[in-house]
Amino acid sequence: MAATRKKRVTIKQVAEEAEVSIQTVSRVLNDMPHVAPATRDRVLEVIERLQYRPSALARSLIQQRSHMVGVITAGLTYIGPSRTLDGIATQAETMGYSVLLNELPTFATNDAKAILHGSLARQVDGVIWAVPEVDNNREWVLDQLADFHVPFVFLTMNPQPGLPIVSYDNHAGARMAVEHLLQQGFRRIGHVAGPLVWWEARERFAAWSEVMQSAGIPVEDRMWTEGNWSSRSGEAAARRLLDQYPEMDAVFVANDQMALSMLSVARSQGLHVPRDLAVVGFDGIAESDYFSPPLTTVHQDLHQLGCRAVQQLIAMLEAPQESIELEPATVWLEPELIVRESSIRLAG
Amino acid sequence: MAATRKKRVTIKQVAEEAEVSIQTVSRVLNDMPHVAPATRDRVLEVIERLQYRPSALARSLIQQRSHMVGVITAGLTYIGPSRTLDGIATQAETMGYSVLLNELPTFATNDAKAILHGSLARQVDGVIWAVPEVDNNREWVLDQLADFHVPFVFLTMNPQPGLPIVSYDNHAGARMAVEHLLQQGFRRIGHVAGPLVWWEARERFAAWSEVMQSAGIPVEDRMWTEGNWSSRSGEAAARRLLDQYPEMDAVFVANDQMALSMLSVARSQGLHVPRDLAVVGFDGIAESDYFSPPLTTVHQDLHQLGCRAVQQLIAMLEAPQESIELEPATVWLEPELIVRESSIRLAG
DNA sequence: ATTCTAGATGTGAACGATCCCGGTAACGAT
DNA sequence: ATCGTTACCGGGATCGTTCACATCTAGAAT
Repeated sequence: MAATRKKRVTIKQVAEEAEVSIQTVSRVLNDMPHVAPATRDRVLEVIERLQYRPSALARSLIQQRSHMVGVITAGLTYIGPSRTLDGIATQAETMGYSVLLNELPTFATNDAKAILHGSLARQVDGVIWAVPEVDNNREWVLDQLADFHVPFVFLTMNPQPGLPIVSYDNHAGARMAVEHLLQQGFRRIGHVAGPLVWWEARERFAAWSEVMQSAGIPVEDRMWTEGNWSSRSGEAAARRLLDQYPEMDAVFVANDQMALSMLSVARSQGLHVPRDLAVVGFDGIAESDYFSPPLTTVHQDLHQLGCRAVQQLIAMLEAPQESIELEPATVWLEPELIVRESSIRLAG
Repeated sequence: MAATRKKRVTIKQVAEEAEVSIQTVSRVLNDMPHVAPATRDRVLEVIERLQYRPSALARSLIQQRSHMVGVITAGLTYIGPSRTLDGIATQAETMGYSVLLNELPTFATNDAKAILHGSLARQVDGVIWAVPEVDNNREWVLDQLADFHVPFVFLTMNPQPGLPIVSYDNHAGARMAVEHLLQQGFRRIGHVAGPLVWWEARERFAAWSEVMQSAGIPVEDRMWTEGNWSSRSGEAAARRLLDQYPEMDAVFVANDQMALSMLSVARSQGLHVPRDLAVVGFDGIAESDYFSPPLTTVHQDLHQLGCRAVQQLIAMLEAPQESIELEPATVWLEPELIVRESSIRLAG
C-alpha cells in the first residue's frame, strides 16, 4: 500500500488534547523548567499517543537556525569526492546537523550561483565547498563571499590567509613519493600528472619537479606527461611516457587509477615491476593493495578530511559572534606514504 | 575575511522600498497576473537592488511542500552507493528538487528511526531508501510505512507487490555471467559470493547455483565460498577456493573488487588467466578494464538507477491524489555483460 | 447618470513553532 | 492582613511567505 498522506499532527492539537497551552507543550518539548511534573507527564503521554513530531521547518523559521549544512560537491562517481562526503555526512550526523547536498554538473563549473543560492534559500547555517579547485571555479565564490551571510569552509585548495580551508598537503605527499624513489636508488624518475587545471595535480607535479632538481637531476619535458585521472587516460599516458622516455626506471603517477594502467601497460610491454620500472601512485584507494604487484601509494584519509571540515564549520557556527573574525583556522593534513612491492628496488 | 552574518532581506523590506504591499511583491515573485507592468518593473528593480532572495523555508511552511527529497543511504565510501547517489543528486537537481542526505552508520542498521524521523521533521516531500537490503534492515521501515505520510521509493531489493521499487535484476545478471562461462566451454565453475546477508549476494549466488544445476552440473559446497565485497576478503576467499576446489577452471566472483584479488592470487600461484582460470566479475567499475588481464564483468549503471528512483518518486509526488493508490510501478533494470579477456577460452 | 466588470492592489489569517512578557496561585516573612 | 517571591501557566507577537477574500479604480455598457 502506498503511503497515505495524512495531515501532520501539530503542537496545537497536542495542547488541546492535553488541556494545556501551546506554550506549555513547547516547554516540555525543549526541557525547560517551570512545568509541573504531573503536567509534563500528561503532555508526554499525549505526544506519545498522537505520535507527535515537532516540525523542524517551523522551528528553523522562528529560530533563524536550521541545523543544516549545505554541501557543494562534484563528481560523486569518483571515489575521492564520495569518501569525503562520507566523512562529512557521518560527522554532521553525530554533531546533530543535517546535510543538504548539491552536486555541480562538472568540476570546472564556474558559475554555480543558482545552486548555491538554492542552498542558501533553505537557510543552511553554513556551507562546505567540497569542490576541488579546478580552473577558476573558485574565483566567483570568493568574489561574492561577502554577500553570503553564512560561514563557509573550503576543501582542497591552496591555503589563503583569511580563509578557512581544510586540505591535504599534496605537495608534501608528492615529495615523500619522489624522495622514496630516490632513496631506493632510482634516478630516472618520470611523472604522469593529473590534469594541470587541477590544483592538486599542479601541486604533485611541482613537488616532483622540485625534488628532482634539488637532487641534481634536470627535468625535461619528455620525462612527464599528463592524464585526466581516469584509468583510460592513464593507459594512453603510460604508452606515451614509455615511448618518449624509454630509459625511465621509475615513475610517480598522480593517482592510483592511472597507476593501475601504468602497471598494466608495463606488463604488456614485457617490463617487470618493480625490477624494470618502479611505480608509485597517489590516493591510497582500497584496491591498490591488490594490484599486481601491490602498489606503493601516498594515502590521504578523505573521510577524515570531511570530518574535519564539518568540525571546523560548526565551530565557526557556534562561536560567539565577536570571535568569528578571529583568523579562520586553516587545517592542513599530512598524507602518509604506504610502501608496497611496486617501488622496492630489487637486489642486483 | 570571514563571511559576516548580515540580516536576511525580507519580502516586507522589498514591499516598503517599492511602496507596494507584500502581496504584490509575492505576485511578482510567482509570475502571477494582475500586476501592472510598471509596478512589476519597479518591484523587480528593488528586488535586484536589495539582492532579495525569497526564503524557501517560509515558503515550504505555508505551502506544505518543501521540494526536498530525503535520501537515506549507507556506505558512501564504496563506489556503488556513491554512484547511485550521484544519479539521484543529478536528477533531483534537474527536476528542481533538493536532496537532504542521511547516511546510516552501517549497512545492517535495523533501527534508523531517529534518522528517518529527522528527515521527515524537515518536511521532505518524499524519501528514497537507497540502502541495500541487508539482514532485516528493511523490515521495520516496511512495518511503519503506513505511519509515514510521504511517498517512499526503495532501491535494490526483492520485488514486492504494492511497493515502488527500483532495482537491477541481479539474478539475470549473474545468469548471464555463468551462461557465458558455460558457453565458452568451462564446466568446473566456482563462485566467490558476497556476504549472503545481502540480498544482492543471495541473488547472484542463487543464479550461479541454478544455472549450474540446469546445465547438469551438481553444486557442491567446496565449489564456492563467501567474501565481504572487499578486495581484502577477496584475497582470502580466492586462496580458500583455489585450495578446496583445485580442478576449478573458471570462477564467477560476485563483485569486481574481489575479482581483482582473484586475479592477483591466481597469478601468484602461477595460474594464467584465462588459460588456467577464467574470471568474471560483477558491477563494471571503471578500473576493471585495466586489470591484468582486463576483466569480464556484469555492468550495472548505478547512476541510471538513481535517476530512475528520483523520476519514480517525483511522479508519485506530483500525481493527483486519487491515482496515487494505483499500483506503484516497480522498475526493473537489466544489467549488461561486458566480455573482456579474463573469460575468453583460449584455443587448444 | 448609473451600473457592471475586470484589472490592480491591499488586508488579515494561516503555516507550526518559539520568545517575551504578564498573570495567577501558593507560600513564607513581616 | 499585607507584601514579596517563586513556581507554574497562558496570551500575543513573531519568523517570512502564501492564500482567500475584500476593496478600489477606471472604463465599458446600459
